[in-house]
Amino acid sequence: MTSFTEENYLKIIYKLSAETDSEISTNAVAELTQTKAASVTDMLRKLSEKQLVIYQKYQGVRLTKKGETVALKVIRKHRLWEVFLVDKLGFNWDEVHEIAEELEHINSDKLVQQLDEFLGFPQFDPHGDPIPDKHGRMPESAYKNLSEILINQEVVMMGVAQHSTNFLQYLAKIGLHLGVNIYIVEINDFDKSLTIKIEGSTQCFISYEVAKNLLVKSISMDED
Amino acid sequence: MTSFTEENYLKIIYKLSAETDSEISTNAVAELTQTKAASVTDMLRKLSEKQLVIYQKYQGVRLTKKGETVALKVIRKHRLWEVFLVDKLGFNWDEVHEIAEELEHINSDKLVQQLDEFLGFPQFDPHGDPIPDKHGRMPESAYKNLSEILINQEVVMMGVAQHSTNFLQYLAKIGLHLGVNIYIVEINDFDKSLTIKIEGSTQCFISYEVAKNLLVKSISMDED
DNA sequence: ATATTTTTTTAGATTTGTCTAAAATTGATT
DNA sequence: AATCAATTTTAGACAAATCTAAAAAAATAT
Repeated sequence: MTSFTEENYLKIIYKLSAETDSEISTNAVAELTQTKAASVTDMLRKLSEKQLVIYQKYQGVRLTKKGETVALKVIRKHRLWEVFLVDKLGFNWDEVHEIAEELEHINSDKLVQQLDEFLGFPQFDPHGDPIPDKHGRMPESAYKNLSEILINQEVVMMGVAQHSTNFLQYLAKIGLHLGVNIYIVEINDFDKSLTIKIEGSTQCFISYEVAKNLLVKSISMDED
Repeated sequence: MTSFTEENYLKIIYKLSAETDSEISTNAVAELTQTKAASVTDMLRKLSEKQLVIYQKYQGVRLTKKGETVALKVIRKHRLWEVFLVDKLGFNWDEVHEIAEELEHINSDKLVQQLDEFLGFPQFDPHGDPIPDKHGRMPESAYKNLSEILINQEVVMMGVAQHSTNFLQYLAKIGLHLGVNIYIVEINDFDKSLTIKIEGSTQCFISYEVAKNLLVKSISMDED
């Protein structure tokens, strides 16, 4: 059995692994778990004994198959609960992360199964993140970062790569909601910042930092 | 803030208080928390420092107003989640207790509020227990124990006073479901055991122990 | 009213997950 | 290659919640 805390470590290591190909550093984990490096070292040793991660001191860490399975289950639960909160209980997408952080640790295979069915087997959570199926398989997400899109090419806003309440509320303020059509009016060569046009709203200016965190799909491949 | 564990103690003290008028003993709490008396003593001291209970050593314990409020919130959440699991996710009433024991500790006023609304502000959980409203008020439950009912008086099965999976599965086996009509055919003076007739089924024999844990209402006050 | 039994509390230890401060290792710089 | 800086680990401590065994108090019985 894996504890609440162990599950959080595994989830965080999984997320960090998705970004880099090499081992994850102790400090990187410490930052996301909001703990100190010394605590992480202790936990990594423990997870290693349980065969959930490959860890050698000073060499960083990566998940074993077994650890990845646990992480994917937690992520699956997190994202399903987010769908529940938004679709069924009427929460805004920027309010659900913290609650889902608690719900994701409830243990019952039947609960997850029934919830999935109740929600209509959703493939993506309210932020556009893919939901692993019960075998841990992720649906193909054909989304791109807005920062990779050409000028004047119309795209649909499909998700975000960052979930902080701050960021999501900023998007709401400038009128960037899921499903809205947008296109790039101008790219500033100097700092890669963008002027974009949001359908049914005025133009607005966003930094490269923000653009990198926006997931969109082209209008052409609209059916899904 | 109250921890998961503290909330469990408060909930259990609340339930024991509903049955007796006097102070609750350390041993009684230990039995329901599945811990040893020594652990209970420690926790009672801690809860007392937090002003959640009145406790003097060797004198037993009772909840303060503040402690009662916390307990009622936990019970409210537990029962609302049980309704969700049965009504929305299709669980049987004998499968939901353990899952609700975990869900009841999720902390978010908005979550509880929205869940309540989503479920249509239910007054009773799937076992027939009353659900406290958001101010901690219990709906009037006009149910009686089957053990108080007269021979031949037709009543409707409305709930149970005990939730162990064992007990609920036993009821299912003998055909005692929520909402079914029953009446007492015969009372055995010797041990107060009963022969009852279940509508659409054969007669069956139940012990006084079982009868005490069955909640029923008279047919006459049938509307609501 | 004294002795015995039961209940409750204390004392000291354990587990989980965390911390700080110091030591060890790695890696970067000259 | 030697030094310095950054990262990581060790050592020892702490808080929460639990335990066992022994002591203290209360309840019961003789």
